[in-house]
Amino acid sequence: MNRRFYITTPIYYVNDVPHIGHMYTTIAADTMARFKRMCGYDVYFLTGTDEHGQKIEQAAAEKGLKPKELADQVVDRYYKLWGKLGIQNDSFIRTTDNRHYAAVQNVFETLKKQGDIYAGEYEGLYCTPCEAFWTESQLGDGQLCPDCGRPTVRMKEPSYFFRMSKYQDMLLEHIEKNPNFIRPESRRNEALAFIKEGLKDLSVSRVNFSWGIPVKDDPEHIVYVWVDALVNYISALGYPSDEDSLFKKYWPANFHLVGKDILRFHTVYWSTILLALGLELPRSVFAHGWWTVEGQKMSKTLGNVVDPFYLTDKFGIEPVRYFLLREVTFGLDGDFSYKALIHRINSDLANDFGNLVTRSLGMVEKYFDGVIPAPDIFNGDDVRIHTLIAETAAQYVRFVDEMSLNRALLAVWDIVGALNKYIDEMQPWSLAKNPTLKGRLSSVLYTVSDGLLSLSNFITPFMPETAVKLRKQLGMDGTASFKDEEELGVTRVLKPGGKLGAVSALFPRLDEKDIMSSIHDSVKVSAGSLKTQPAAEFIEYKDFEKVTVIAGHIEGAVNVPDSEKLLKLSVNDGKGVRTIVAGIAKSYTPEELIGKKIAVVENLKPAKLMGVESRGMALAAFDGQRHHVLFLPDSVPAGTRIK
RNA sequence: CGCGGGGUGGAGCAGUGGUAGCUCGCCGGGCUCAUAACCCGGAGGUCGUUGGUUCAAAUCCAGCCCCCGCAACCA
Repeated sequence: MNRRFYITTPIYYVNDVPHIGHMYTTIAADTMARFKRMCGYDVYFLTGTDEHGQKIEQAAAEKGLKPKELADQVVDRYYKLWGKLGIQNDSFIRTTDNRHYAAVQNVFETLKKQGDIYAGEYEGLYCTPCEAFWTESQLGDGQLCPDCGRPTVRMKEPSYFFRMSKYQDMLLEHIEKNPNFIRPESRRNEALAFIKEGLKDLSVSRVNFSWGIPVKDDPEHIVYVWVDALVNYISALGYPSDEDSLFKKYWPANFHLVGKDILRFHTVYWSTILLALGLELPRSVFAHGWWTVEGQKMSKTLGNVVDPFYLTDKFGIEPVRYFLLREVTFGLDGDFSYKALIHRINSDLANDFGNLVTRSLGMVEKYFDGVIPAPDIFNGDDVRIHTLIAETAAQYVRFVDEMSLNRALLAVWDIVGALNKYIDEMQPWSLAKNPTLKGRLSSVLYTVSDGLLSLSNFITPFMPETAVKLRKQLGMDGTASFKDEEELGVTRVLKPGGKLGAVSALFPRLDEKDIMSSIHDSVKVSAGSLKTQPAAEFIEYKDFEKVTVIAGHIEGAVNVPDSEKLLKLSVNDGKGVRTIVAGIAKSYTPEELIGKKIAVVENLKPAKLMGVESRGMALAAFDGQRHHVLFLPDSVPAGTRIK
């Protein structure tokens, strides 16, 4: 059996401070890495940052910084966060590292020399924010970027191309033959569909910006950011240099953990590059889902981006780790809410698990002076527990191995439930009343204590600190480790005669009301502290005066044909009737608007929406869910200035 | 035919062909070791809909309806 294990997170783009999504991926990878280490594997866990590209160049320029200075600032946030969360990555790669820089140039040269990269001219539709080119067929009539929906521009420029098309069939064959290569299965189908549409050669250099890695003998050309970024998975291991012992040891990666948005880059671009280099493909690319927050999509503009620092300060690192991995089926989207978090903590951690520990060890304290009793004969009830733990261990291993982390935790909590029930049924407090039953009491409390040891083993990858705390309470030092997965399921390893450590609650219960109100009072969410939004500045009255807001009378309203959100309003502004298009069709029907008086910006530059010219703007408050139009009293004459 | 996700007890969800399950909530009971905790029982579901495949469908196939996100379309 191959006892080495290489797992990666994506390298995070430094145009963004870390949020719950980054934290999630990294915690999942960390958990997997810890699991493998615990089971005796030689593990290499890599994370890092992606620091090149036009977006960074622009963002830095706006802040008056050099790109590297901006990157340094943001990277520092990542260092701090992973440090705080106790992420045990073996290496942190930055695309601005020398080792990476050289590797990318090298890979590019190699592919160029063997004819897989050739010089050409690119003409196509380019989305600047996404840094992606699209073919005509991928874009609709509006020629908007399919990913972000923003307009693309037609660009023609010299460019190097990678012969991706050449590797299409090889890649298809690989995916067909290796069902685990892309997971979950729905993502695999998605990738297959994309490849079957036909792969085109990929433009892999840009000449329109300079913040990146230049092609060695043609430095006008900057290596395409995705090629740059993906190479991190091997450059971090020393490929292709003389110091490539790590590469020899750990490649191919067992897991590339990625978000569902970057699936294609990993399964198609990266795979074909590896094929061209003659390297093995990663064993598995696993795409996980996205988090919504309180039912809504996370977005900077909504301001609901959950700050990992705040979250873990408030709730503790391990409860948050538990929540993220337990709450949703790994691979699917999930919703983050404070209520759900508090519920998980109270119900799973405090009530079921924490309380199990205190009640069990409390009885060992009380009835055996805190010394683990030597068991007498085990009866059927005891054996059922031992068997359950052994069987659950096997399931648990299988689930973690396939990244079904929530199911692994579910399986562990089966044991928690079984132990709570076992205690109820065995009634050790009754046994304790009768001295002749001391042997039976010993067997029961031994079985429970030994079960707690198993639980502490199982939660080690998920909640390492808690696992150690529990071991200490059981009178054991250090952290759990095994020679292999099988050993994890062995029960009755707890040594009788051992003295318990100090017993204390692992997870205090939270008062939902208190917590919720403190959250609402303080920064419930934070968009990070990059200070991307300038502090509210005052404007001069004369600036405000430039905007004429007037009362308008809605004389007619109809839906704009083929549109979902737009209403075409005929508004009397006192001088005549103008057409105003408003994106409020989801909140109002035309009927309920006709005859109403509303506030209108009179002097906004006209614009065309869905082919309809809109002159002015209807004012409305948007709360994230629906629009609330500013209705005015009927008594206000149309055309009245509002100040 | 724009892309994607979804429709399963009151709420939130799991469940890839074989007796519909979990958590929360609700009702009743038990226990008194424990963090107002834990254990048991109960009520509550035509698994969106129609048709098909099958001995057998929440699950596979086809059609339809509805909801959500994104974009087209936030002026």
